[in-house]
Amino acid sequence: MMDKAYEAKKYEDDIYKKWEESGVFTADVNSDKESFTISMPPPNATGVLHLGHAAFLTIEDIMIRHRRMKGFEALWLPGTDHAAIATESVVIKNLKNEQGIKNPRSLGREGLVDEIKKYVEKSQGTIRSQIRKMGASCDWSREGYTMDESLNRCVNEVFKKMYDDGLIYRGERVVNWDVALQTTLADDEVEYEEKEGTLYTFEYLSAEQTGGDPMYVATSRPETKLGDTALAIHPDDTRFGHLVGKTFDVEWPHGRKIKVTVIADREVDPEFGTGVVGVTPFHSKVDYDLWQRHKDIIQSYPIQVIGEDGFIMETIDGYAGLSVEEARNKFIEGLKNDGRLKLEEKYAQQLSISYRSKMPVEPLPKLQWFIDVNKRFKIENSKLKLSKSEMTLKEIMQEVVKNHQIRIIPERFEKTYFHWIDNLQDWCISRQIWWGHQVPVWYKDEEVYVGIESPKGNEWIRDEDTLDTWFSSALWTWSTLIDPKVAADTSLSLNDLLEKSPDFNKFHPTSVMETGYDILFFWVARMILMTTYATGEIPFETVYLHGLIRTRDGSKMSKSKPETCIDPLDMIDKYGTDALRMSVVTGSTPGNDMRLYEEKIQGYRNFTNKLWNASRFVLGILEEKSIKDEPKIDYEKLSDADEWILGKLNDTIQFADKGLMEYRIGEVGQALYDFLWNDFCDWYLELSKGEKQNPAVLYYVLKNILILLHPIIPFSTEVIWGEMPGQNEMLIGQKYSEIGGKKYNIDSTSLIIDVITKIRHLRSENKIEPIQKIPVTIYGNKSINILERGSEDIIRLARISDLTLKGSGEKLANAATDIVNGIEIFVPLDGLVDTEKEKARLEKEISNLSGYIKGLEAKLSNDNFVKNAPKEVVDGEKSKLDEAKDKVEKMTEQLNNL
RNA sequence: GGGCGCUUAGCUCAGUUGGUUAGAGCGUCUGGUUUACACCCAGAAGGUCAGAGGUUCGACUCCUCUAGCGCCCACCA
Repeated sequence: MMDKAYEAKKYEDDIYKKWEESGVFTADVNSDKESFTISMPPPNATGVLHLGHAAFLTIEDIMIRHRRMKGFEALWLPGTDHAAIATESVVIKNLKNEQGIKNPRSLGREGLVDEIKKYVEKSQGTIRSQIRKMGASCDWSREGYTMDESLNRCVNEVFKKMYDDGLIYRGERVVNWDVALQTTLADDEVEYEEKEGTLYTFEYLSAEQTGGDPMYVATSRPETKLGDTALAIHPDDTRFGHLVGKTFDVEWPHGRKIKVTVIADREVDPEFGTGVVGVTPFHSKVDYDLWQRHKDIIQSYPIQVIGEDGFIMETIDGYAGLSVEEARNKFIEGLKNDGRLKLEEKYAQQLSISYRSKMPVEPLPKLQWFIDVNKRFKIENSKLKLSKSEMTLKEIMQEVVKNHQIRIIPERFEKTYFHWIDNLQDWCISRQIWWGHQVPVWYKDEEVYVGIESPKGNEWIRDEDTLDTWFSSALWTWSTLIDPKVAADTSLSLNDLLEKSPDFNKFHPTSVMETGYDILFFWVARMILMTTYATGEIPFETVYLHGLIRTRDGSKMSKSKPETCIDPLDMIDKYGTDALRMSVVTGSTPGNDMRLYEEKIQGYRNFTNKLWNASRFVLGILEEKSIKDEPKIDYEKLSDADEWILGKLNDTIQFADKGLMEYRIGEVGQALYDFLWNDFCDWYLELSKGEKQNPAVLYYVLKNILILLHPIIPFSTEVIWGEMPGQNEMLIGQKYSEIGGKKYNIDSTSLIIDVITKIRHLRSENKIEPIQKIPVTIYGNKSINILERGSEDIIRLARISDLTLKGSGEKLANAATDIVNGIEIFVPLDGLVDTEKEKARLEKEISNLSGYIKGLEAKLSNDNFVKNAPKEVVDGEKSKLDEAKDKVEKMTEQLNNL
């Protein structure tokens, strides 16, 4: 027997276990069904489940369950990401704080990596169980991890292939250096924070040197001027144009001497500052480029001023060993004393911050590995539709989206994507940390070897660096489909790996990449870049970007604010997984952030309870009728109400299925909510309490409701399914609902519903106690037959003592009245009805309608409207007008009667 | 500096390709133990769809501009 209320906790874990053990999650590579694949965005191997995970797990699970039920071979491949920098820095912090190891690097490379592995294993376990808690129907037999052996193989293969194609190169460039974490970062791993800084303007070259006005330079980072090699002006600069090509000696305070050459370059904005830029090639990418362009005339070779530790280099006279701030102050003080400082002004400065450490990023010159995104290469064995046989990585990335081989939802993010690619520069892929895929490169003196296995001979020394974590994540959709046994065979080429992996051939390209818009660049773009190159296939057909979940007041969820931050596990404990799932998808749209708070989840808990009780009611009836198996509907004997609910069900099925195919999950959730609560419970079940109960229809509609809701709220629907007589297989494996071919009449019951609602309204307006039954007179006019068939329902649901039902008749005096669809309703209430109030009500209604009629008449008398609007719209307006006129007429009569 | 999004009932949000007298949930108000459900039922109040123009027979929906809020990108030193 079912409990009075649905208690999620009692069932969820068991249900999940049953699903998992049944093997439905496991995709069959030999199936001839069309495949539908989602690669789960691998959560970092560090964290615990937060709402963002809850949301993406729900959305993807809905997609997967829907397709699985529609007969696709659905594969949802789960996994975790080693999250290189994030994980390493967490473990280092833990070792320091918890184990008191001052310098964790002293454990050595292997020692530290072992510590990290231990940590990862533990937290992977946590993540796995939390993914299960969410009900995610993913294929655990194929679980991946970005540090798996076979993934490592793929990483190395791709690295080698790119190296051989000249797309990966090693070079000295100004890179983003995270001083706190002691590693380089990619351009998009740098965040900008606006901070009030000071813009210092000072004399760079004296009047004596220029032979005219002194040359001033404005900068927010004066300390870097210690490493300047040039002074750049705009080519049209008339003040200093004559100095271009000349080299000057400059002595800074405290003895540091430099040589600077004056150059002219269009990049210089003559409007900003003094119109003169001090060029510091080793501490700014722009300056580096300026140097490169004018290398031939610039006399001094650049020098590094700031070291990797964030302190001034020993080679800088007068400032050696100072922190950046100290050096700046010392420099400025010196300028002041020398009378060279002209101006100090506050201005808003964009400070570079590491997205990982949140600490400053210093641009520094370093020898690093890069992916060249602008180099043309020959495209071979590609299944992509590309316009040319030689392209750059950038161009491929643009083209596959432009020609919609990859579709992005919502579409507007295409623009963002293109804009990002337009600005994309070579990707720095090497990192100075130990946790990750080590660069597959060995050195022997001047020789460089790139390969899958280390070269013979112990003089070869392996590159110490590891690869950017996104390098391996970028291969996620396909590297996880490579057969580990095949990957272990080092004699095979990358193409062989792909060809000999059945999973890859069956399930790639994946169907949908569902992820947050915040990692469109980090991950989605990189997957497109790397996968199109490595496999000749797109990684996915559709990108579905969800928004971020925010607190009630719109700020980011953060554990530091526990009063507004929602812990999904708490919510599951309190309201059940289904309630949580529904709350993160219903009424939301892709790409837009949504606010979530406890009452919302509570509301959906109420919904699951509503479903539970409606089911309990239906199942009770089935039991009463001793129904042991799925009953057949007798289509010859359907009541108006049966037709109505079956018609509504068809509409709902159509809407839900189409909606899910088009990934409009939020709307589908809403539609199902409405159908269950408003149509099924409020009307059909209430109507079923009358004479014309139809157990077969009740069964059928409930069955379909369970199927339709299952992708969204899998647990409660599965539990209820288990109570359905005649259903021996689990709901998860059922066929998704399809509409029957029959056309149903929904108008009759719609009319009955309108009449009942109107009577209830009249009752309420006149303050008639719900318990009191009242006499009612109805003139059905053309709808009299329908009303006669539904009279029993009207009597019961409108609580009528005595119903007088006629085709037409005299208007009743002293009665409250309303008109719907030409049906006249009278509630005669001797002494009870307030005549004056009723008069006022009618007058108001009539005046409302008159305005409405005026509008309609104006519309219909407009020739242009009648000529141009489609016929059904015109006809619709006409019948609206007729009805409104009829209603006014009848109401006016009634008013006169009062 | 460029780009994008949002602005719809007190709050949180839906609104498919332009055709409703603009919807939902929560909250509010009035009443309620009626063959499941008080995690419930019945009814109600509440909106010049941010503002101004334009296109159209017709605009919440398309275009232009404006304002407020938010986000992303960018080498103005």
